[in-house]
Amino acid sequence: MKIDPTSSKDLSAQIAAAIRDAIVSGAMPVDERLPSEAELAEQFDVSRSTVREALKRLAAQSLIRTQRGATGGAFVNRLRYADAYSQQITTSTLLLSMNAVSFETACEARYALERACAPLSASRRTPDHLATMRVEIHRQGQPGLTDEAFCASDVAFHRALVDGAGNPVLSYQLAGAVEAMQPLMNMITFTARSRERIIALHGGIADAIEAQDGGAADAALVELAEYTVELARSVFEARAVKG
Amino acid sequence: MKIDPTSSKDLSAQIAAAIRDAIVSGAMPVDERLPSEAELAEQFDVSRSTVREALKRLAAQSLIRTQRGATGGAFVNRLRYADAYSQQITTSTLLLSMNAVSFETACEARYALERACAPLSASRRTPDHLATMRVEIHRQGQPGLTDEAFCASDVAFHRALVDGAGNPVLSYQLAGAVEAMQPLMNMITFTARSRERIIALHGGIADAIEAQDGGAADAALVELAEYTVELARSVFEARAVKG
DNA sequence: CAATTTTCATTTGTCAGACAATTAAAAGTC
DNA sequence: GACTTTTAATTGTCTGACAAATGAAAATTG
Repeated sequence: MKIDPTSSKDLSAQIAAAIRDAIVSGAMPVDERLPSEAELAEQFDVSRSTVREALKRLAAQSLIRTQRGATGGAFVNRLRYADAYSQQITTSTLLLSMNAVSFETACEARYALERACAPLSASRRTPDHLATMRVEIHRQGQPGLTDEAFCASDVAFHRALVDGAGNPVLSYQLAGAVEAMQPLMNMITFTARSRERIIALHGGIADAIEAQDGGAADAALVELAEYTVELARSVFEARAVKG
Repeated sequence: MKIDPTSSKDLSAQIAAAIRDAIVSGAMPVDERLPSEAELAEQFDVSRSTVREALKRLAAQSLIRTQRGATGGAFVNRLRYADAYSQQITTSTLLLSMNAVSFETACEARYALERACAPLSASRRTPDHLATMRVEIHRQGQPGLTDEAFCASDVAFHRALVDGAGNPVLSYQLAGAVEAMQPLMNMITFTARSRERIIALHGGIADAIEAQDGGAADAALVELAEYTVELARSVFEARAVKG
């Protein structure tokens, strides 16, 4: 691991990159202990503060974890799906909000990805997934539910649909797409009528998944996607007239 | 922004979380300048080193950028797709390698997601996308190509297919899935015969996309997915016998 | 006055050294 | 042997200092 003194980047960024490469390439296996901060400082010929800043960068990406004490230190962290989820959601949320992605674009991406899961979910879903979907549908029908709670339940419903595919890689990829949409969905006011329609479509999806009919699930998802876009358009138009 | 002194987490982690929340919630708009390190240290009642460690964490997630000099400081960074891509690829690669995801699972996820893009790509692809696909197919047919170069070209081909959908959110989501597969694909030895078959299937996909026939593209992708899994199985079996 | 150069203040980047907090192993004690 | 104390190693935090970069203000020059 060497450092280029003529590079324009910070020393701590270079050191972080060097260690990151070692981890990503597999040269440092999971749970391997890194040299202590003092040793790293000596190896890279920098101060301990600089090493610490580099390590904090890696910790922010869940690449390492640190532990105090005699046998402590920095260890290569096994990246868990839960860690990856939360990073994915943060990143997706910022991408959507900072780059002014249109509701249509985000919606299209989300439903395209969900449709990819639907046939797999139809053939593999467990009773647990079905139960979750039914519970969320029931929750969505309860009166007095806020728009935010309705959207949160919607996310939970779709998570169950995606998880039903039994492919953790798909679940991970979809988590960002579905959850990052929630702030956008929260901007929509759901009337009693539109909720009724959405709940009916959810019911159709659940039925299709239960019947292990991938085609029907896909068709219901297409209908839901179209209705969501239509709903968003009418809500935004109404707002434009008012404002 | 306040800090809980009884929390188990590091001060720098708490400070990073507080600033991160402010950014993600939209309270701090893009390009807004954060207080200087000295001011932040005073506000949070910690030392400058601790503040710096917090800022490096945020920098690692591309949430802020820093600049030296009189008018310098830390600024809220507009998260660009390119930044998100690279993070996504790092994360996906580690997830696959560290959690021992099977080739079948990763492959299934990848092709399921790509199939979601195919119909959109068929209807929206530009001549540029088609040209890239053709160029990569030609490259794949050249003799003397290493397995790594063949896989890299394969990634480029599929990137063009995905980008053809004209949906940056989809491209972002897929980047991780496709590129993270490359190390797994690199483990496969491609014989002249299997390359020929893959190139033919790529040609079929390109033809379908050019003809704007989403159904044909989907069918070709399914065939490619099946062939890839089959190929991997035979390669791994041969290796098991040898070793 | 206009253009250029110099100075200066601000801010991040890096370093050195110190001490506190934590933790497990080693040593000591009953 | 079981329990307690000590100790060494390691990360977490603080302080103070200086270097490097950089734009703004001031001084200089034509």
